[in-house]
Parts: sequence; structure tokens; C-alpha cells
Amino acid sequence: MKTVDKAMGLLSHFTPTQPEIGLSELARLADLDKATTRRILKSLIKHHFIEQNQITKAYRLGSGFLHLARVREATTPITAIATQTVDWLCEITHETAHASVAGPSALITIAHKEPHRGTVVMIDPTEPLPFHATASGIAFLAFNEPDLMEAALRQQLGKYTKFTETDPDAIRQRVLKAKEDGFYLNEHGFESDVAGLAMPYFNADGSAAGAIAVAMPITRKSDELVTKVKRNVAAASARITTAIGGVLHPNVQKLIR
Amino acid sequence: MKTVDKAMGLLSHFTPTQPEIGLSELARLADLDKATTRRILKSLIKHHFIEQNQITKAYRLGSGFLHLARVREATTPITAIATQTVDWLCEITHETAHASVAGPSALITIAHKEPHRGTVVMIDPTEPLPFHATASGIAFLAFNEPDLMEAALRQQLGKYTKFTETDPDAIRQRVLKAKEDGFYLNEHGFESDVAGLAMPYFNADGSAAGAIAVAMPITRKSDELVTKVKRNVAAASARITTAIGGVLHPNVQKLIR
DNA sequence: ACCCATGGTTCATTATTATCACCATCGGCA
DNA sequence: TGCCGATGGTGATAATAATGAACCATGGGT
Repeated sequence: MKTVDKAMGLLSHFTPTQPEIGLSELARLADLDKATTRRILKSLIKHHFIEQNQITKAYRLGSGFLHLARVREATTPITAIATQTVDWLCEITHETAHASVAGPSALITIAHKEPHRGTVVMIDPTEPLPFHATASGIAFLAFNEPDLMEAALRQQLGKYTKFTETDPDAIRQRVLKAKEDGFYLNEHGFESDVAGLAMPYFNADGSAAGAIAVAMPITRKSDELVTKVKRNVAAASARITTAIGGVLHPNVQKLIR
Repeated sequence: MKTVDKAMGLLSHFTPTQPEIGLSELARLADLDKATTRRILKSLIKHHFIEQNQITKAYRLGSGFLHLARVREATTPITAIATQTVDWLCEITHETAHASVAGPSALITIAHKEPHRGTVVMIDPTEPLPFHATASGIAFLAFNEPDLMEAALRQQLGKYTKFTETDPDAIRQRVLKAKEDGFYLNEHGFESDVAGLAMPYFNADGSAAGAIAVAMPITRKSDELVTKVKRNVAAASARITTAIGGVLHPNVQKLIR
């Protein structure tokens, strides 16, 4: 269904940093003809998924998403559960916690919480988490179809710090390790001086639906802290997984102790 | 763009009361062929807008909406503003207040608040507000293209109470009155023994983006209360309108006094 | 053991969509 | 002033994509 793909592709170009896009620019971004872009936009407008700024003529996301997000949340209350769980995880570990779901080409943060103390890792909830450079991403890929990983590796693998791993084979190794261990510990991969420990949470079919993680300043990392965080993240994963009717993978289950 | 219309049409069949739908049933609801439905669903799944329950094989809304709703809200924070304003409106009028945005075939509640007192009107936030039977709906139609009203009147006009007006011409009269007055007062239209007073809030192009309303038990309705509510709802409309960068219609403006 | 529903797929037929060229308008700029 | 290169937007034909009847396989109900 190429037409549908194109329509969805258009939507993915709207971001918090670029919420309004003109016709020509959007056509350029999506690599479509202007006329095609316009016709798709007209359809999306009809269904309230796109709105047009009548003054600047630029297009932006519409209210339809508010509605469908509410419907989705009314039945699969991921955000609600994730918010609760992240709060709990932050409180018990005294470190920054965050949860994410699978987005089109990265993980999207759906809940985050920073503890009240001196040095903490700050999360920008609007920033997508690249699969290859974050603990969450690796943990997520580890418990999904290999196709998804390969698709992720075919993308441009951004180098966010000088330690970011961008070699596909090395990343495959990390994913393999995460699959065995049930978690992944990433250091300096996305932000300097930060260590992230992540695990997936699961769908009913056993695949990963998203990830939950704790991010700590690398200076505070110790065996004791990692052990504690690991156990609590596992408990958090179990909590979210059961809340959405998923089945926990044994490799994560065993970490709860 | 018929293909896009079909895809969007599919999405509108998912509701809080029927969050998971099987292939055959969805095809029947949307009046499409099974094969077509399946192909569209596959595309939507690829973009995370639909998920499939691997056990029951039924389809449900995906996490993509969570993401895009966040993007939309990050730039046009309607829900946040509406929540604040509704809280304020409820507190100052001591009656139930609620705000809604345009949905595919009705208004969708995005915020609501009931006061702490004996008899109050309860709002089910998941229930769509039909255009023809609610004060919000009439007020919304009054400040939009006539095409939209005609489309709304072509739908099945449900009779929710024995007082619900279902005659298209009578409804057109009500909309006309609302346009002149800047508000609409509806009694017993959607729920028995309830009076609703609603006004639209506006987009930058001057069209209605949604509605804000106060619902009170009919027994409490008095000229004084209506006058007070009218002024405060107008103020609330102004607040939301300016917050989203819209332009207030003079007929609503004049009600603030 | 049968029936009828479901989910899912295939391929010849058919309808939809892409493309390019075009127009009108706007804001800079000399 | 007039020109340039953007922009948003549109229409007719060529090229492509979507359709749907018929077809499995499966599973629950009588």
C-alpha cells in the first residue's frame, strides 16, 4: 500500500523542533512531488490529522492524534503505567528513570523522572532515542525480530559522543549480549559521562514493546549500584509488562531474584 | 486520495468500547473488502499506528499516536490549556465544565472537571459529543463552514432523550441562533435534566477549533446562573483561543463584558 | 461430521495516482 | 520600477497501484 506509506511518511517529518512545514519543504523532505504531497495533505486534513495555518499556509499535526491517543490510552494505558513505574523506579534507585516505546526509527520517551539531588542525568522527553546508541535501543532490538535490527542498522548511525559505537557488527554483538543477559549497560553511548541500564518490556506475543531504563552519572557507577539498579529495572519491566498483558521473557524474569 | 481516506476511515472505528477489532468485522464496519482492509492494516502496522494481538489476531491502535499526540501537544498545547481553563471554569461557576475538539464525526472531550457538591453533572470523557444534540456541538457548527454542518446533518441523528431535536431544519435554526448569540444553551438534548451552555474557541483563521461548556442540573438553572456562566465561559473561550493563537469572534468577545 | 465463521492470500482486472507543465503571488534586490 | 527565484496551488494524461472474487486453512458450535 504505497499510498498509505507515503501519507504516514509525511507525518513523521513533524517534530517538536519543526512543528509547521510548508508544502514545498515537506515535499522535499518526503521526496515526493508537490502535487502528490498536497493531495495527501488534503485527505489528512479532512480527517483532522493535519491542520493548515491559514496565514503562513504551513501544515501542522491535527487534533485527530489527541483523540486516538486517548482511545489507545483508555485501553492500553501504557503512559499511565509507565509514569507510575518510572516514578517508583526513580525513587527507589535515586537515579533518573525513563520509559520509551517503539517509534518509526527510534524509541520515543513516554515517561521520565529525575531524582532530587545534586548531579542527575537530565532527559529531553522530545528527543528520540536512537537504537544503536542507547541502552534502551539495544535492549529493545535484542527482543525483537532480527529484521527490525537490520533495518535499524541500515539507517545512518549517528555518532553522538566520541565513544558511540557505529560499527554494525559490533552493535550486533551488543544486541546478542543483551539477549543473553536480559539487559544492556551502555556507557557514553548517547551522552558523555552517562551510563544507562535498560531492559525491554513485552507484548503478549513476547516481543519487546519498548524499554525502561535508569541513567546515572558514570562517576557514580559501582558494582553495588548496578546490581541494585538491575534488580529494580527488572521489577519495573515486569510491572509494565503484566499491566499491558504481555509475557515477560525468562532472561528478564531471572534478574528480579 | 481515496486510499488515504480508506486508511483513515479504518482508524475511526476503534473506540474505547471496541478497542480491538478482527479483520472481517473491521472490513464490514468500514465497508471495504477483506483483502483491501488487510493490506491497509499491514501498512499501518509498519508505521506503528496499528498493532495486532498475536493471540486473538485482532487489531488495535498502535503507539504511533502516543508519539504524534506528544509532538502536537508540545507545539499546540491544547490539552494543557484546556485542562487549566476547565478547572478554573468549574471552580468559579461551581458547575461541571468540559472542553472538546473536533473529531471525525463528533466532538471529543479533552478535559473535564466536576465540582465538589451534592448534585453535579457527570461527564464520560470517552463518549463523543454528537453535533446535533449538544450545546457544544451546535456552538461548534455555528462557527464553521456550512459544509461541515450539512455533513453533520446527513449523519444518523440519534435521539438521546425524548427532547433531543432530530429535525435538520430545526437544528439549522439553532445553529443560526448560536451564530448570532455567540453561545448556545441546550436543555435535555443529550442527557435528561441537564442544561449545557457552550461556546466555541477559535483557530487563527477564525473558524471554531472546538468548544468549551458548562453543564448544570436543569433544576439549578436560573437567569442569574446563566448570566454568570455565560460570562465565564466567554472568558474561558478567550483564554483558550489566545493560548492557541486563534482569533476570538466578536460575538463571543462581546459576552465577556 | 458437518457447517459457517474466521484470518489470510493470489492474480487478472480495473481504477487510482504520479508527473510535469503550468499559473498566481510574494519578498527581496538592484 | 522590473526582474529573479522562491513559494502555494492546480489540471490533464501517462504510468502505476489498488481492487475483489475466488481460493485455502483453521477452529469453534451444533
